[in-house]
Amino acid sequence: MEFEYITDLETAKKSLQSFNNDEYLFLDTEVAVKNFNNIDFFNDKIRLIQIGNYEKIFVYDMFEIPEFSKDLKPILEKKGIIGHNLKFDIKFLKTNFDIFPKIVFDTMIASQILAEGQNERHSLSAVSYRLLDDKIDKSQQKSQWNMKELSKEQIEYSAKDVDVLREIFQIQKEQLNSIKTPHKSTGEVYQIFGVWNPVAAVEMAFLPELANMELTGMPIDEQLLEKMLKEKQSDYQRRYIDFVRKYGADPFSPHQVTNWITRKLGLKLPKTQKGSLSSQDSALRQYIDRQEIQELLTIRSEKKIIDKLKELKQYTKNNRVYSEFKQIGAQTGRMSSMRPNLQNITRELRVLFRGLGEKQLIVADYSQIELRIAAEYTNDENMIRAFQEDKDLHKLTASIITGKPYEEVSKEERQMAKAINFGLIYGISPRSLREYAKNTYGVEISLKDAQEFQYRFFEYYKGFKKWHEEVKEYLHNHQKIEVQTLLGRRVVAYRFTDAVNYPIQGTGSDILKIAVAFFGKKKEGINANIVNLVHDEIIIETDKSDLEKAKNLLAESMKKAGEILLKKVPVKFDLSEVETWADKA
DNA sequence: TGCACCAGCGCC
DNA sequence: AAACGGCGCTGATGCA
Repeated sequence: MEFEYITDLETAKKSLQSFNNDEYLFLDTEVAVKNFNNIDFFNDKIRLIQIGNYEKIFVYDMFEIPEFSKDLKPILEKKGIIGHNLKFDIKFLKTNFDIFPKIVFDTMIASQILAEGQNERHSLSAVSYRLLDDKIDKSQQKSQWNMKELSKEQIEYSAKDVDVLREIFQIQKEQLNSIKTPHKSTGEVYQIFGVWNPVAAVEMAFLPELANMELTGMPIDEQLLEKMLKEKQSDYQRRYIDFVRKYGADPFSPHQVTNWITRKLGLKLPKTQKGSLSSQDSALRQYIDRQEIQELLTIRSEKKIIDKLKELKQYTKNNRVYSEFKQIGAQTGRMSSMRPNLQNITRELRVLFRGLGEKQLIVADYSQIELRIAAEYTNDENMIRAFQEDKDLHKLTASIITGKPYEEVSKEERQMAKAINFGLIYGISPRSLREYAKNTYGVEISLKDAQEFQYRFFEYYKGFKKWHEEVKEYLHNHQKIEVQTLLGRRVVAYRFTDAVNYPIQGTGSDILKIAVAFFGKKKEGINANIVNLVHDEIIIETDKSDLEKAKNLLAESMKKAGEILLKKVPVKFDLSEVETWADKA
């Protein structure tokens, strides 16, 4: 491996000539991180930027030549950039040097796409070992990158990371291009990198937007956060102490709660969760109104709120909370959010999130997206038509199941049908359906009734019947099945419920990512940023002066994204400007 | 003491 | 809307 370590500006500038004819470059950075448990994207400093093509690798020491960033900026923003976990590098390039690459190919994301939902590690060392059988030494990764003189090992290590990218990329490109997909992408990722896999195209276009979102942070009312925390905490502590004193049991110890209930009520419970304690079905039913049980549940939910407030506070600075998103967090392609998790904020706590100063929040979410996807996916005539006619699908299903005219469906029957419509996506069994109806609505139906409902459902929604039968059959013969989203994301499933769930949930995430990518590409000149994403929901913060523009662009993005994958079923979403996240219609 | 697991519960 | 599907966080529990 050949590389050159550069510490003076003149050599650095000259080195760039080597890249004149390249469409894309390989890149990595080394950052002097103060505390690896708490990486600070705003204050930690980039030490090295390593850039290479297929012939050369240059290692630039940015402590020695910070002004070189001016020369790098136009190149890194114009050419394609290939790297591993680029969200990390992009964030630091932006905060350190105001450099923001937008045309990217991330070998970590590519590895995740190629893994098809299987559990594999995707660190650079894991990927290079898997693809190249090359064991790279990561011992320098967390070394001191702020020393005046870097060691030979450190510099060699930094160049090696770029070196392996070249081979990894070539292999991944070939693998991605050999996957059969519903259509081929012809966008930037194809033009620059030669990769036409549409999933890769979407993920790579989405990536910079996600980096931007993390850097922007979700606006939060810090004062209100403090106030709520104080109030809840004093209330909770009083309640908790009272409870333990009165009943001699810690409400959070399953063991103690079980003993306590046995002592008190004379019955044994397998679990002490809310569902068991307040189940309409269990023997406990006669006790659910008992003060003790209510107190226990209240204490638990108060604790939950306090935990969440603390979690938010820990990551809040200057009225912004900074979360970390895993771009492919679930096998289905959904994202996950952590430190803090911004995807499980309760209704009650959403009042905390508001546009700051001259900013305004916009909240938009797709309506019934998974049902619509399922209709399109199975090509079910009746369900597609119902959506085209903008019918109330739950009411329709209720009328099919009961045999009643559409107009005469009762509220309770509609509720029941909701459970069925929803459950069918996940391959619900008559047994579970019965259980669910009982627990959720207190509707007692026999197993026979449940079977009858399912039968009628599948007789009417024939596309679903066919789909389920085919998947069952295949799974029975092969033990596993490779399913695909409407974009072409592939996931391997071993269970029937997974096989019918993954492509639907996965297509949902495809649509959201396309919408975000589209928004990102078109938002130039509009002062608006995405600040949170919750599976089928997009939250934007915009300058009030750009409110209309931002709203229109977001609506256009969501509509287009939906229409790319849903050809027969219309896409619907709600979109509104709000004071706080809680104000959503 | 630290790690791995699970129970419980919030969101879609 | 809701969970049989998908996540993450806290704290108890169990083991070394």
